Amino acid sequence: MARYTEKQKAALDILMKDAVYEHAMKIITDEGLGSLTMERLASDVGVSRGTLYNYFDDRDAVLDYVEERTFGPLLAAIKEVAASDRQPEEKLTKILESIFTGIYEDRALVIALTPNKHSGAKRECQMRRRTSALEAIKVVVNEGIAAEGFKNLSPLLVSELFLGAVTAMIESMVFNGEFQAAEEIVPTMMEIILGGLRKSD
Amino acid sequence: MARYTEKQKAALDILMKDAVYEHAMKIITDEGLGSLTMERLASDVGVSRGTLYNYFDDRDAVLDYVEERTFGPLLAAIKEVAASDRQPEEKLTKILESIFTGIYEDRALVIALTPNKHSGAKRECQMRRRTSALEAIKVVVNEGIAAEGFKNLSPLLVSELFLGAVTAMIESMVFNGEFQAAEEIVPTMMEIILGGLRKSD
Amino acid sequence: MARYTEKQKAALDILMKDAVYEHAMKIITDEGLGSLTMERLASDVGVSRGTLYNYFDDRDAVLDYVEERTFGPLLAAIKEVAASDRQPEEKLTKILESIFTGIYEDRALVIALTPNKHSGAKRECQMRRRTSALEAIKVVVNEGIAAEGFKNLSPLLVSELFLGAVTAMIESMVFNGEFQAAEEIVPTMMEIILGGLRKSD
Amino acid sequence: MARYTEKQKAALDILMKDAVYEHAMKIITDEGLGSLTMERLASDVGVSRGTLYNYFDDRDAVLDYVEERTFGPLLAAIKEVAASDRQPEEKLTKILESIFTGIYEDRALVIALTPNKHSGAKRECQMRRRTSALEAIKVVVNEGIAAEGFKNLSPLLVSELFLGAVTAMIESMVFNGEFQAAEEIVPTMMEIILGGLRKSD
DNA sequence: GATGAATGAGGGTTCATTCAT
DNA sequence: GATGAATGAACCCTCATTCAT
Repeated sequence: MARYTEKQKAALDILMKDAVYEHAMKIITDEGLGSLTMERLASDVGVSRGTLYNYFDDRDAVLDYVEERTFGPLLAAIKEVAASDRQPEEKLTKILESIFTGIYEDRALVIALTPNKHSGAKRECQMRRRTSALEAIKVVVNEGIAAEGFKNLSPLLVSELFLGAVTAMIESMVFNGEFQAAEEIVPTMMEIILGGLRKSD
Repeated sequence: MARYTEKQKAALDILMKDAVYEHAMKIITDEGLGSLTMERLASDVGVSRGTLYNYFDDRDAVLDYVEERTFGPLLAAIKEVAASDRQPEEKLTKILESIFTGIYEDRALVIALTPNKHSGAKRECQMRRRTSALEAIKVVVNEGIAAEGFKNLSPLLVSELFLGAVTAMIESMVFNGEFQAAEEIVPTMMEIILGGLRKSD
Repeated sequence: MARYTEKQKAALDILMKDAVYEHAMKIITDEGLGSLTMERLASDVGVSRGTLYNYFDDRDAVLDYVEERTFGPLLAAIKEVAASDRQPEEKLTKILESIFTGIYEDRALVIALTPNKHSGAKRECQMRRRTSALEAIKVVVNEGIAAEGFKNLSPLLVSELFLGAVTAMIESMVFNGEFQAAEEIVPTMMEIILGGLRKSD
Repeated sequence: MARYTEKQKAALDILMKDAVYEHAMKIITDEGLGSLTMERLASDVGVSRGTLYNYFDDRDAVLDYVEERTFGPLLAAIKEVAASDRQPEEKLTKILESIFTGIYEDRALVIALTPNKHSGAKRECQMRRRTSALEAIKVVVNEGIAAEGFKNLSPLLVSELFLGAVTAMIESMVFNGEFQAAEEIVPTMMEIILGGLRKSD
């Protein structure tokens, strides 16, 4: 005679994880990773520290969860677009749209897309994800170069520039708290980057 | 016992700050901000913890100093280029070169250029600096648009994109530990960004 | 809904305590007292933590129970032997056999026989039990001295030595995981202790 | 210009370690290892928790220190006696005297001689020391058997019995707080153990 | 009666900062 | 001015215990 049925338990788990996700994100984007202490998070969520440990093994598990939940879907979307049979230019545009759409649904992408925040194992994991996204983009850039539509520049550098610009703009948006201008961002970025990437002759 | 004269004291101050700067930078770029403890820094510099506090109010003051010393000259260089009577395109190229030259002379620029590392007052200060650089770049972009050489895009967005791309590439370099490819970076970035920015007709 | 009858409740109580005893002992002898957490015990027994608290007031009550259940029969056996009409030498031998037989049936005796593991009230209680066993042994030693079969040494010291040697050998066995050599232990101990205790005339 | 000279610093270090040793011992013997928390120890010594960490790397280092300081000299004494050119019987007596003399100078021997108190690495280390003492004793017993003065019993068992009896008596003394009877203990133990060990014919 | 989610006291540890010498 | 011993707040984590369902 469990207090909760399996279904209720699952619901509870989801509720907690949603709350943790939401508040962890808020803390991270508002004040930085350093402010995400278990005490602070528990307090913000409205439970005790101990309760947090009933849902997450340790602090790293919280970070993993936030990262996974943020970056997973986005990475999938990027890979899907990259694997589709669109034109390279269109792919890049779609990828950009995926990212910014993701951002609007969930600011936490910022963390996932921004390197250099963790250390040790965490960092490696994060880098692997970023690298994974980078790879997908590089493939598209390579396609564009092969199809002779793009200039013959280093695909790695171009991809870094692309992803880096995206990351920076997001961070800037988060910092300035101005998420309104986003519809403008995608076309602007594409205008510049595609414009600069396209063979001019 | 003979006290130090004012002149000697000033010299001492400079000596200490140079040493702190150098070692703090080494620690930060080698192992990350988290490894910059006062004990570690004092030990690396070769003084005691207490002595550090005779030159810096607290740990934040050390960070401020490192940041200031790194970012100040770069910001000056950017502003100087922006105020010169070159063409907008050339100005952007020069700015980019200044930044990457700065990076080579001093990897700690990474800290200065990378937002989101601190919290509270620190962060605001850091943002102010970034904003300052952004302004200088925006002015140049505006010039380019006014001169009808650049496309009529949001100068703010373009500047963010520019600075963001730079920041990201630097972070990437730091992560990968590959500082060699840098001569390739400036032309690639300029090719893309100027190419995309330039009016095509 | 039908409640349990008194009889059923009592049966349930026995069932639970048997299970707790068994699993607590296994945990303690396998991994040490430190591994006996309420969660671990509940999980091993197959109930929830809360249920444990329906049968035992607190963790200490569990330890008390295990100790009582282990030490009780042994103490009874010792006292029975001591009160029997055997010769002192034979009594000591029988007592030793009782102890080692008990150990084989139930390694948890180790806990009961080993002092110094707890603190506060627990400890006092444990000591009382040890003292009780000591008393029984001392009586036998006194008999032996009175019957002029044993040397005229301090009965208390002799008893301590006897019980202490037993305890130590058991601990050693537990540590080394070698329970095989036990058939050898009783004769060896008796050879030495009785040999040394016996008047040499 | 250090605040303290090297000599003063060393003195300070000794002072602290003495105090830690003393209070740690008191806590352990009075209330058990479980009560030896860093907070408790610091508080008893009269410093802050942080200060403790200036002298000991971690809690284990405190335990190591206490153990080493206690067991080291004793082990040396035992080995020295074992290696001397006395008769086996005399050696055992001397060893016993060393142990009890040590106990009087320092109750902490109790910890060192009592197995089963720690877990993990600590435990292994402790066991190694106990084993080392055991070895020394076993050698003496073997000598006695070879010289045909001792009965042909298992030297290991005899040594365990010897050391175990010692340990138990010490613990008993600590428990009962009766350290007075000790002059009586050595002869009594030797009477019994040597008496039982000696070939009777 | 059973459950297990929630709790919170407490343990080990780190490190910025102070201050007597 | 320099020193570094002392401090204590803050962190992560464990686990005995409670209580609403």
